[in-house]
This record gives sequence, C-alpha cells and structure tokens, in this order.
Amino acid sequence: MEKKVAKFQWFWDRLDQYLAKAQLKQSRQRNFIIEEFLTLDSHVSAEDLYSRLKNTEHNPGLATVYRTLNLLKEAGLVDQKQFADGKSVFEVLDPKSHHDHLICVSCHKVQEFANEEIEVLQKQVAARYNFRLTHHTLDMFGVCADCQKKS
Amino acid sequence: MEKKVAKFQWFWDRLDQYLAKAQLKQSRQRNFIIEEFLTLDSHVSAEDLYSRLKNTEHNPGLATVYRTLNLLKEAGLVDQKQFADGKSVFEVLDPKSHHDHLICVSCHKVQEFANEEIEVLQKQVAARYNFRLTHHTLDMFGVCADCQKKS
DNA sequence: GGGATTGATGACAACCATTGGCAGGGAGAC
DNA sequence: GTCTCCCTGCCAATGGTTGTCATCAATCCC
Repeated sequence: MEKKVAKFQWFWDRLDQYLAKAQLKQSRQRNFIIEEFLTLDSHVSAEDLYSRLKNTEHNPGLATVYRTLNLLKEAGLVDQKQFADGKSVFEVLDPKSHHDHLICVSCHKVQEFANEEIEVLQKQVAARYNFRLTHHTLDMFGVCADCQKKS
Repeated sequence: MEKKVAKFQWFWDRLDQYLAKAQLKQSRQRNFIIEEFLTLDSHVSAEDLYSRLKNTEHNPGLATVYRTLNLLKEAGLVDQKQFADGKSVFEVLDPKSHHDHLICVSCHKVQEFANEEIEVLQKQVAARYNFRLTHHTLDMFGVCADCQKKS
C-alpha cells in the first residue's frame, strides 16, 4: 500500500511500534482513516473525517473513526483539543515541531505559531515543580486581524 | 444579602454591570449559586456545584446551575476548561491575577503557577500576528512529583 | 494452505453532559 | 397593585462519543 507519505514516515513508524508493543493488528480500514487524517493535516474532528470517508469505497462507520483516533491518542501520536464548544478536534503531535495556537473568537480560524523562548520557559517552570512533562498546549484567544477590520 | 465577600467584590461589581447592560434581572437563586461557586474557588464543574446545593434550602435545578455558569461565561467572568475527558470545569477569570496550569495525567491534580516572562512573550506573539487578545490558557500535562514517586 | 484465535468493524443502541421548551413564579418599572 | 419580562424547575431533547454484539479479517501455528 502507498501509505507511507514521506513527511509522515515517522508517524507510521511509531504507530507500527505501538501496535506491535500492544499486540494489536494492522488493518486496512484503519490505515485508510489515518491516511485521510494525515492528508487533512490539522485540527480535524471525527465528524469531518467521517463525512469525507463515507460514500467512498471504504465507507467506515463513525465508531471506527472514533476508535482509530482514540488509538492514535493512546499511542501519543495525536492530541485532542476543544477549541469551540461541542465537538473536539485532533491534531498530529509532532515532537520535532511543536506549535501553539491563536484562535479567533469571532471566525474560529486557527493560526499556528512556534516560539522557542516560551518553550524554554515552560520547561523551567515544569522543572521547578518537579513535573515530568508529557505535552502542553498554549491557546491564545482573541480577534484576528481580518475580523478586526470587519467590525 | 451577605454576598459581597471582600475578595470577590470586583467580581460582583462586574457582574452587576453586565446584568444592567444586558437588561437582565437580579435573582436570589442565581446569587446563591454564584456564592457557592466563589466559595469553592477553583476548577468547579456544574455537577459539583449542583450536588453541593441540592438538598439545601435553595435546591436549584441542574439547568439553572448551567444557565448561571453560562451567564458568567458570557460576562467574561469565568473560563470554561476541559482538563479530563467528559465534563468541563469553570474557574474565575481574574484579570489581575492570571495563572496557568500544570495538570497531572495520573492523579488529575491541578497545580497553578504564574510566570510573567511567559505572559510578556505571549503578548509579543499576539502583536506580531495583529491579534487582539482576549484571554489565553497554557496547560502543561505531565506526571506530578507525587505520582512519580508512586510508580 | 487451512484452520484456530483474536483483534477490528459496522450497525445501532446506550450514555451522559448540556441545552431547550414550557408553565408558573419573582424582580423591577410605573 | 399591576404589568411585563426574566428566571426557575421539571423533564424531554440533543448531540458527541462510547458500548454491544455478531461478523469479518489479520496473524499465528501446524
């Protein structure tokens, strides 16, 4: 299968590792779902993913989409976030390229950014409290430049 | 009514302002709920609040608790957060004493901290993107010192 | 290869936090 | 007091997410 898009090689590798360690099986359906997820590549909800895949040849159940995303979460490969109320979105958790978010409270657009200085300070804080960090999320809410013009 | 605890005077003032501006009425039930919320004073879920108030003389409905918390959210006085899966928790949004969170993924304990340097950097980032910030949340997940000892 | 084992899947029901609808009660204005 | 309109309790509805279970398919063992 042509599933190993170069950009996400590390993702598939770590997934295979996890599956092996947890004694889980490979599956065609799951790989299709993950492939579509990686294609979208940002802030995807289970419903989004489901509606893009149903009526295709694979046509997975919504429950399977959830199961797949939860598997990725348990593998530590994605993060589940709650930007707007209601449904949650998932995004790839790339240890090599962490980023944070600016979320527009008006149009709900999400702008990503990275700031190394902030990362360093965060690690210092964690160290001060003897916390062993697994991951972190910094979300800044406000009105984006576009929406400021409109109002 | 003895509702004006000194520490939260600013909170009640801003609430009154908001109610007046939105042409909403005062209400006894709502004040009792808010008072209990301020007494608990950190990371309270609607269910928590409800179970502490039912079977008291006030005995509010769960829907009213939700309505009250949503009112506070609309007034910009509280923030709704989602630490663990499932239910969300509310906390006072004090513009004068912002803090962030260290959340233990093992025991779910939440440690607050404040770091002025990080705040400054955040404002710089927002400025760079022409974002008009309303609020932000920095949540760091990991294993706390206590849980590290246990395992 | 063939059969056994066990995880994966689809369909759908169940769950559960949260919200909506409605009828009756209370706050504020006059 | 009276009128208006918000507030409240009750309870049904909503909607994202998960559980159940029969069936399918990946992996293993011979």
